[in-house]
Amino acid sequence: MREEQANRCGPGAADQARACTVREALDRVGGKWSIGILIAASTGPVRFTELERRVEGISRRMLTLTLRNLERDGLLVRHVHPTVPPKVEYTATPMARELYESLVALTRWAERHREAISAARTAYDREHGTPAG
Amino acid sequence: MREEQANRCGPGAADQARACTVREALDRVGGKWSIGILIAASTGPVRFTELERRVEGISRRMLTLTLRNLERDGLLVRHVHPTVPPKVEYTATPMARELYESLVALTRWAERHREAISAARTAYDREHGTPAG
DNA sequence: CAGAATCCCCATTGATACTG
DNA sequence: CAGTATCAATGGGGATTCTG
Repeated sequence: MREEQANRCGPGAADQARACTVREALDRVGGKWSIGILIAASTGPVRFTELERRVEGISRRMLTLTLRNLERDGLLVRHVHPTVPPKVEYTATPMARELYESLVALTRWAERHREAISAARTAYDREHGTPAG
Repeated sequence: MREEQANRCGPGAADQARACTVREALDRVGGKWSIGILIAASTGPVRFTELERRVEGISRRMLTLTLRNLERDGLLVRHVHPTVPPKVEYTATPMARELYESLVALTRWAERHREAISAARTAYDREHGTPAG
């Protein structure tokens, strides 16, 4: 997690340049937990512990790391309240909400083809060897 | 590369179920090379070696592996011509082309926010330590 | 030409313990 | 509460070699 190239897609065949642009976007939400966090924070400010509960299965460490990355990319804003005990809130930026909206088309695609893909896999695994033997 | 759950998103908070659906889609194109291959094969049948040239930087091994995954998911069709020397052609399925169209929104998002993200990173790295420092 | 088989590295993730 | 610090496991991906 720390893809340095922010926009270096460079030259090359036209379609591979497009591929690179797509990857640019995917690399920011490609992490295992990014989407879950983004969605949880898109409705309003969320606290660290609340995220820990809502994003099921995430470890404290990964929550911290993913949070930092999202913040670094400008997808999340971190607001620290100087109180004791500490209170930190994370909020999705407009850019992040736009991102999520762009993902809607992809979500629909997944829903439409869920079964087709599942079937394709079963068929494939029958012809070639199945994962377990 | 062999995510077994084809559609097991299970129950849980509503937004985390959505997060899971998004990940379902992302997991199929999340690989480093999937998109490049998909795009290269979306215009028409492509041969193995041609892909090797067009998808810049890919190794023979990763090409084979990614090809197999895409085929397994029903995104690519593999056609073997019984000639000598062998000739194998890969073609994107309609489902794959739909997928690529769904990615257009994401591509636009990436283009719109390229600079903003780059700036956010620079700012972040200035306040906190930079990667190399 | 189109792979399959091997070996190896390191980035991502996880588990656990400690702290301002 | 909201992290940081360490250690360990896993597997994605690269490089190379062999083959029908």
